[in-house]
Amino acid sequence: MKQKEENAPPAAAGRSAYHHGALRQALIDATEQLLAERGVEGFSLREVARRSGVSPGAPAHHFGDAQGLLTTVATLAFDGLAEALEAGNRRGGGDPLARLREQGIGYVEFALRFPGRFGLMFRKGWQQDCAGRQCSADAAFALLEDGVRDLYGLPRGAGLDAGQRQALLSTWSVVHGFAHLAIDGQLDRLAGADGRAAFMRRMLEPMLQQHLVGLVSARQP
Amino acid sequence: MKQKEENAPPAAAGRSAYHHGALRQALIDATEQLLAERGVEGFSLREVARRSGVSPGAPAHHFGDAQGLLTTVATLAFDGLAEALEAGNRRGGGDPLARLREQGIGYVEFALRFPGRFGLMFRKGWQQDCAGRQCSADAAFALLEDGVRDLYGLPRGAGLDAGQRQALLSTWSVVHGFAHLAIDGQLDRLAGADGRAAFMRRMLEPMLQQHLVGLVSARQP
DNA sequence: TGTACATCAGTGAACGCGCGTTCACTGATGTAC
DNA sequence: TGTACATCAGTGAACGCGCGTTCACTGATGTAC
Repeated sequence: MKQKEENAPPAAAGRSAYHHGALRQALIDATEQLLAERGVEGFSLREVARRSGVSPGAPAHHFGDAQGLLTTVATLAFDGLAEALEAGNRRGGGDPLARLREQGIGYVEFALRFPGRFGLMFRKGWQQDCAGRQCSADAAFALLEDGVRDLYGLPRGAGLDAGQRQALLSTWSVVHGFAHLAIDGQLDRLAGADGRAAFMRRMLEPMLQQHLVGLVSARQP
Repeated sequence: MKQKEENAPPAAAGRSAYHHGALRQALIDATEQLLAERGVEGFSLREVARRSGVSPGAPAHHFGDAQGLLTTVATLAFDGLAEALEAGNRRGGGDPLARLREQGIGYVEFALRFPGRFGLMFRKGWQQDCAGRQCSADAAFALLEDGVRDLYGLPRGAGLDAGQRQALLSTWSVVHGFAHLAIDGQLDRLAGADGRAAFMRRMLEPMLQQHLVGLVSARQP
């Protein structure tokens, strides 16, 4: 089976066929692949085990139960989102507006590259005791918040006034909504004949730019 | 059972216990209730039948299969969304910006009032042959598009230039994203002690206003 | 270097569950005469 | 008004399926001596 071979332990590791050797990582990889293919609804622990070339009981040794595996993947996903946002910050250089715009582009690109992770991260019903996941989510959100602080020339850690919180929330909403609409295929309604990916690139950047310029100019009438 | 009694035929109808009398509507109602409680993932045809006080095979007489029932509910949901947008238009009166803002509020309120429907509507994987559903979705979208035309003083049916399409898309994105974030409980991060519902009302309107004013002022620098 | 043994990691069969759908059936309705 | 009968609407048992989890087990590893 193709999947089995892909996730089989590398020959160089010299592990036996019985012991996988890198099962924990293989299960995580298979989960992300399955989520990307079928979404959160299509996830099944047995299918993940199958794709990893392992018996249905094996994942329990590493993650306890299905929820444990999903929590781990969600935590990693938030870390990945944070990385995407930081990469956006770097692309944006010294201009706060450009940095926030590139953060937004990073947010959407992450969502489109990993729609399965994206759906998982923002799913309702996470236990409150998922400390690692919550912590990673907070870290990602903090980057966005700092982007808004920079936009308004505020020092790190400063409180936001009502208008600034509105700007933060509308910026988060606009990238989050765009990502959802794109993933769910709703933007095909607006995209021309040149396909989805090209449409994204062409549309998202000026749209975000327009949004952010609007926020700034509405601030100083 | 409570659900069973709720969805039982009204005594006034004089139907027998054997024939439900209004099963079609009862199944639709039970579906919406179930979606609201458990989301799209939690839907099950058997559970809907159970809540309607009817055997598992009964729904097949009215909807064929599970997909048929969901398609019907999604179509009705888009009709409901269109009504919410039209109500927003009426609230907005003669001011195009206020009309679009109230449409946006209507959009979010609809999503929060019927989170199950909302999740269902924008789900991937709809068959292309769901003519009724697609038609209802198009009608709702057209209302939003006309709102943007009014904002820029364009006649109905006029084409949108790139900037106007960006304004349409960012406005759709911002309300769509806000709705998703709110439904998924992400806004608890920003909401104070006064609870979610109050936060919505207090935050959404000025946020949308800020967004739309920004769009208009960015247009005329 | 060799051997005993504790620990680790994965097996595979089994469990009980809820699911969507099918199907021969039957109770109720309503129409034709 | 009464009766035969076609049609409609719901029954309930049965089907096969894939699921998550459990558990006694066993093969491999690596450490102590």
